[in-house]
Amino acid sequence: MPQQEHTCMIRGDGGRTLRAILDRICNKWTLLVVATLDQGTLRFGDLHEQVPGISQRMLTLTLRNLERDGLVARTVHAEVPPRVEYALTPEGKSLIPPALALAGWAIEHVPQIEASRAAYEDRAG
Amino acid sequence: MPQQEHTCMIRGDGGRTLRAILDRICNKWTLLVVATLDQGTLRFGDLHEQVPGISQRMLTLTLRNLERDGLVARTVHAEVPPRVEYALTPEGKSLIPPALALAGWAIEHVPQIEASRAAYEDRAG
DNA sequence: CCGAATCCCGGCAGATACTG
DNA sequence: CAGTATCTGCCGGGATTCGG
Repeated sequence: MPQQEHTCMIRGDGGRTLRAILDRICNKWTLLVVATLDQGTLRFGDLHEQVPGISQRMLTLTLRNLERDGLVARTVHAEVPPRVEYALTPEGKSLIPPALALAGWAIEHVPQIEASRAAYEDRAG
Repeated sequence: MPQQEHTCMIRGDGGRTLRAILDRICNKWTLLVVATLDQGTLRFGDLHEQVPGISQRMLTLTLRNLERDGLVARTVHAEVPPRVEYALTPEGKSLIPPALALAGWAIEHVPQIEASRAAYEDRAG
């Protein structure tokens, strides 16, 4: 069965479903945070260390959105000093395989894309 | 083998590879245009019709980027009126399967995500 | 028919400083 | 430790107009 018969999944509703997910996971940090949480439960500080370059602000916002969408569970422990733990929900875990598919494609094709882009820049300035 | 042993693909270089691809395909229109071109060669006007809501400007920019990255081939026919055709390169076609994986996930999980988000809005305002 | 050029706006994201 | 507050710049993207 030819591939294009499947792409109706993407184009289906004028791209609304695709857009809905893209809007959620295609920002700068979301996928990286999800992948990091695939290790298991982590504290805010751990995440801040393990996701290189993320600011406190963006980590907070990213986690809030993930929690809101039911992809990450947030647990506050009533202690001093405070301890807050984050973990993927089953829903969140289910995002990993398609993310890996994309990452696999990236690893395989990005070098050639970079080359193509470099060549284009040369021609056009 | 547990999943998290694979997520190093995503986290690998601090997310640089992932970011490289995300920066390219995760804008508002790219994936939609690629999916539309999976049908085969199309003219600018065809694309403009078949991708609902895209402006001429964004279609032009999206196609230029895809051409630059070697995912789409652009063919200009020396005629009047001018005719310009766009088609996926093999490189571009190879993006379809991972895109479908993501779309499949979206179709399966977006309803639940919407529900979770709606519930969250209710609680928090 | 196929674009390029210009103007404009909202929202993302960084830096920094402060709080329970 | 785990956030919030505020200020700021940047850029994606829409509308519109003009050119070959």
